Amino acid sequence: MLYALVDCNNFYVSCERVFDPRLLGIPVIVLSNNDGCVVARSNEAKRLGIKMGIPVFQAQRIIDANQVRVLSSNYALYGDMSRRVMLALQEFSSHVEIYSVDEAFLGLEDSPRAGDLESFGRELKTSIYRQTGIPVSVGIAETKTLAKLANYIAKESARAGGVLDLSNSPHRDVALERTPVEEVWGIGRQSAKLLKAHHIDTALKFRDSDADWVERHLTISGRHVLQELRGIPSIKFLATAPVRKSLTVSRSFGTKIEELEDMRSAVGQFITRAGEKLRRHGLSASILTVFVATNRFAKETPQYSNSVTVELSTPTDSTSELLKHGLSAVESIFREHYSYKKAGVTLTGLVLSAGLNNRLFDDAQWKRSQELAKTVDRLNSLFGQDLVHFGVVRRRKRWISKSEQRSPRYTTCWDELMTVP
DNA sequence: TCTGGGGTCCTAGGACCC
DNA sequence: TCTGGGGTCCTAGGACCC
Repeated sequence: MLYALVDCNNFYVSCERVFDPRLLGIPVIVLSNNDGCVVARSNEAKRLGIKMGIPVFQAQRIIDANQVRVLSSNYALYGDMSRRVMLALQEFSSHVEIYSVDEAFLGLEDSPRAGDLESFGRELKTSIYRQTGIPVSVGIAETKTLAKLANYIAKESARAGGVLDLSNSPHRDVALERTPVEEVWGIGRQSAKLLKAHHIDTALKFRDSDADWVERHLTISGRHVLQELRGIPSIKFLATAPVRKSLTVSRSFGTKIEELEDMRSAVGQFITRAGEKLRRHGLSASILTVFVATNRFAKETPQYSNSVTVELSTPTDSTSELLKHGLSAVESIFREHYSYKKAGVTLTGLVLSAGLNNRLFDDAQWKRSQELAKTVDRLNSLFGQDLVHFGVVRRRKRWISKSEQRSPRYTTCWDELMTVP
């Protein structure tokens, strides 16, 4: 089995460019929720030295001096473009692991093109671009970690031109040598720091380190990374998505929350979103956690954060049941005289709803509430989020996240379709 | 002034049991 | 005063990923 890692280039920026070609060739960045941090950069923005993940105010000087275009994130658009890319990838392999919104591993076991992987990669790149407008890079190798590394070089090297096949390649050691150890998939800041302290600063030196030493210092995960660099598959390929284990909806607030009623409204909103996600995935939750927090960066103001976990008597996907428990949970941890900056809801103990046939006590009511939810979901997806909602979320949303430069939801919202003047 | 959101896995240590 | 040994399960926190 060989693996191809297909990664969309500067994904969020590329999505924006599909619908606004004026953004081509100029520095563009996309901000996180609440317009907080830089989460995507065009190559031009990268070259200006704008770092990934920094709060935008730290880059303000560069932005002003170079007329960098700054956009709020538009997750409805990116999610839909992602779906299109993943669909187009199915043509190239029947084994696709969707790894993230902008990345997928392809298993090439029975690829008819196994003899000529580089042209396979180029064809794929061309086809995805033609079908979706999104530029991708392709890395091919014997393990997922090596495919990731091939992809890293494919992006970085002008000669590779976005596609690199490292399988059976005489250039493999050279590729490993020119890859800094912190760029290896699975080696983060802490591990890189430790490795560098032992003079292991490239992927090649890491690959040739002692496996037992690595396991002692970086746990079993580090050993797996090492083996993968040696060409021994040690990280599972998941062609069918496993049932997820948790689901979170949380937000930072655009303005601080100080009243319980506003917090109930916000958490009610998060629970509503979480319930929709549950039903969309055909899941039910048996454990619900609510958390609240003040602004951890504002060290001079009083700090408070807390969470509470509720075990539900039976798994549910009903928004009203989740609300009942979630709202009393938030009341139990809410303290007066703090300025809250963030809150959220996490659902765990997830099971497939299809496996839950009957309830012992309130079966009839449960089935009615499921019908209701189905209808509400349908109405909201047709006519807009929260057309139909529970009263608790209605309070004026003073806390709503900032999103001042969001592009239209061209592909998912009737009111925001692209128009040609 | 301004600092995202959503996941997974691993380990150590405590609780508990026999 | 002396204070076993071994197993399982759970959880919090850390590290990593995008």
